[in-house]
Amino acid sequence: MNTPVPIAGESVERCDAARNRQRLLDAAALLVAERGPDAVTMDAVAARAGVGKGTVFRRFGSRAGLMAALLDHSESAFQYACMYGPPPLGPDAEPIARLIAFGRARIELVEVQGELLRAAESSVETRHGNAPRQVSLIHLEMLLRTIGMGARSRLLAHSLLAALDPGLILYQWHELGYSLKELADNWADLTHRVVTGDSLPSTEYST
Amino acid sequence: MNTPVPIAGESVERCDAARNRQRLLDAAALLVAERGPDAVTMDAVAARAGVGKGTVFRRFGSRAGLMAALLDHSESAFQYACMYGPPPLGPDAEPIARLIAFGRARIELVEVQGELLRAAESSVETRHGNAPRQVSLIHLEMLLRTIGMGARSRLLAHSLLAALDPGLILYQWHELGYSLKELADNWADLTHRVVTGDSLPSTEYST
DNA sequence: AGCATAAACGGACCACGGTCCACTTTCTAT
DNA sequence: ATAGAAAGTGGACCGTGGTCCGTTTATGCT
Repeated sequence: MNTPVPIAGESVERCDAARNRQRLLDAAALLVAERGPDAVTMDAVAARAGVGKGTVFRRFGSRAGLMAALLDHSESAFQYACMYGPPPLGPDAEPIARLIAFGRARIELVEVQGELLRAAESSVETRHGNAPRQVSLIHLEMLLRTIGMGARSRLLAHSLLAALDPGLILYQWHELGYSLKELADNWADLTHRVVTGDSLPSTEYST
Repeated sequence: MNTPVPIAGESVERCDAARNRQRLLDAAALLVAERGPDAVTMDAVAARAGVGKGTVFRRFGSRAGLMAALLDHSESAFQYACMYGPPPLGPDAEPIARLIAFGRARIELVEVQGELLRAAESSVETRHGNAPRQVSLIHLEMLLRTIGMGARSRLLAHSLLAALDPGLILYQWHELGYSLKELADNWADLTHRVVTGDSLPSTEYST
């Protein structure tokens, strides 16, 4: 992501633009570090980076986009771990174990970056359509399909992923007092039940 | 809800306050009807009702609170249907059928009031803690417990309820093009799998 | 009726996300 | 080197949710 490599017919990002992007990311990261994600207002980031507010929006589109950019590294690393990393997350493990490890890893991610993850999904447009979420969705679907969930895999993936929503995890953790271990165990239980449960004959219970 | 019955030691709402609350609700409902939920800004509602903006906040606390108030009738009716209504939603049906009917009914509610439901849950504070959601959660938990999910019922209820999130349903329906029937069938499949699946031995797959 | 008091009111005010557009800087072709 | 085009910039501006506080009004008591 953000690679300034010139693709055929596609011009490279102007160098002042690239410099400002980096300044903005640094400023934002600094603000997160010293005053928490809530302090990352677009004005503050712009001021801190010494650029105009318009530039922040030109580069990142929205506050959610800026947050997503801050998470880019960790999301890429996560994706890599899912695709090429060691078991139980990576491909050298049984699908069910990978499924459970996936949720566990997402929950652990919330532990350190929860507020950022929530902020990145805060706007209505980026809520469900953002890139990392798509990746997670496809990954989940693939695992479910491998396990034998068939055509229902995609919607099942949506439903399961909803249980890993950073906002929900944070709520369960901070407001309700569940430990992250309990939540991870609940994920394991949920997915295990789903995966080992019978498929529903399509006529039963239909309206 | 909103009953002006004087409880011992607790004074009744002042009559001008009650009148203004009604005016505001009427104005908001009117705006929703003629220009959609997005047109329900706090200023617009205040102007339409002929009161000051501060009054809107005093009565409903926030935009989400106002939206929740607009949904009060339908949420109460839904709750009543779950507790005392006819099968398959009400108590005269098997728990599994009730569970499936519950989700189906929530999804159908999204069909007509989706944007309002989403707006009522839009703010971070009201996202998970609002009253109707609590009711749904308790109801789900009760059903799961009846079915024999034991101690895990509460967290399982949280996870299942996440799959019925109005924002998610709207996204799947409008952006991804799924029909509400497909979504309802997916719910039925999901819950059926969860309920008939094996419980996970607590040591397996743990970190 | 008159009064004291607490509740309710209203609209000025603030912070923030987001838009816009006149101006500046970089790039590229000559 | 230079000029024109394209990309980038900055900050004034806007709409919105939410707060605050001086003023008004309903209500219960005498």
